[in-house]
Amino acid sequence: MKIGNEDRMNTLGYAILSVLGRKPCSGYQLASYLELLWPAKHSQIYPLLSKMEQNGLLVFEHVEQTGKPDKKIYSITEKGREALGTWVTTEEPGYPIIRDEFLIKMYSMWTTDENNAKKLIQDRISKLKLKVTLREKKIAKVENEQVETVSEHFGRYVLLHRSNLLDNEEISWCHWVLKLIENSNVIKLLLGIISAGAFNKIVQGVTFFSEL
Amino acid sequence: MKIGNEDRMNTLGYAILSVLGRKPCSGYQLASYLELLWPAKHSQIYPLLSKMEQNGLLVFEHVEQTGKPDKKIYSITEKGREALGTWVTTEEPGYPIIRDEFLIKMYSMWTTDENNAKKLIQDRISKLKLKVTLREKKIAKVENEQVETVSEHFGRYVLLHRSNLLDNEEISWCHWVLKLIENSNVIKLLLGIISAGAFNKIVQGVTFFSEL
DNA sequence: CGGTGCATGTAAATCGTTACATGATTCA
DNA sequence: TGAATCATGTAACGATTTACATGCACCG
Repeated sequence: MKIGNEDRMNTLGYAILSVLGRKPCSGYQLASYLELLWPAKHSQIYPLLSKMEQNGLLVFEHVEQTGKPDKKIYSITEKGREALGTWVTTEEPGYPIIRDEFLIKMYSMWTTDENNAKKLIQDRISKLKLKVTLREKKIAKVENEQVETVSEHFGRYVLLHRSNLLDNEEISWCHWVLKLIENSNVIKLLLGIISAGAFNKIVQGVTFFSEL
Repeated sequence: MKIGNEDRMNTLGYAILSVLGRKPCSGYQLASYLELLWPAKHSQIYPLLSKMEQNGLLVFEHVEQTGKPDKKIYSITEKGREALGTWVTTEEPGYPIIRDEFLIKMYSMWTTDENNAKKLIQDRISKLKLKVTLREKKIAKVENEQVETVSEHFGRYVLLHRSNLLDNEEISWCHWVLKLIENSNVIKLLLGIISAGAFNKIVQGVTFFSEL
């Protein structure tokens, strides 16, 4: 009958509770819903689901399917809802962690030539545009859905918007960097006819530090 | 005399090479520079530095200090520079990984009341504003520095800008969400005098889905 | 025929955090 | 006096990824 339990969960556990709080689903579906919140591989999700079920935070029912493999549909319990609620309101959210190899490559751009650098950025733009388009479809889907209550969809809706705003902003930034690179090229052409000191001044003042 | 070595490095290794490529520094300093690129604790950095040094990607020199503890200043070697260059140009950058507890809490906002939700968002805004201010100082510092060559500072400069653009965009998003919450409150006040069905329609149409 | 989606699991390896250790200096 | 900065390391634990395992259905 104890409510406060000794087996404290990791963040992934709360992410799972969040998704399951909106609607019951299988571990497989969970994996795709978690992408937006806390990305995880199925090898991490399945064992955790079992553990959480044993701790009474979740329950599941077997669903037999024809043609497709059987599945387990997990739902959140009252205990799970409580645990989630407490975590959301009491705990301070941890610092966001961003690990992006692209940033390292940007930082090290000077090791390569302009063409490589440009390609890197253009690829980034393509990928971002793709993600934005996919998300726009998801947003449209949420907007057209007949929702029972708004509150359950609010979080997802608002987060999809956030991602698209940020990705679009990054696309703008990419274009800005491309311009900087191109302009610095023009100036390098002058290098043959001007001094190195003057070159640095021009690059710093005009190309590098002024926002075009 | 082999160049292609069997001990391939992880991303942190390349992040270290990137920073060290710009200027030699100690493991301690490295930790703070890495925040922008690939955050890591010193307990991960120090052993990796040793390993990379043994593999000939780095060299270090002891620097004795008075008052402060002695330190090791690491520099990148030609081999290290090559390894970095190859990685930057050949390997496709891996997908960015973002883990942010705030997003989970946003998603689960419906488990709590408006005041908790608002507080969560306002705290986020404060933290973001603080980060932006700190970064602005760093940007100013780079801009005022007497740089030898632009290229070595280009990456850092451009990344600091990126972070601030994105954080500012997120601040705007936060305000947008706050407005949505406040407006939905106003509508809830009407709930006493209108039907539940009509309520849902209003919330969906006016507050939830229209971008104010 | 080959890839993708559906569906669930385990084992091994790697990556990353927290805790353990030490110690002088400076600022409030 | 207590916290923060400088400075480097190791050990234990927890989190995450990659690889191993299976199998049917559908599409091109």
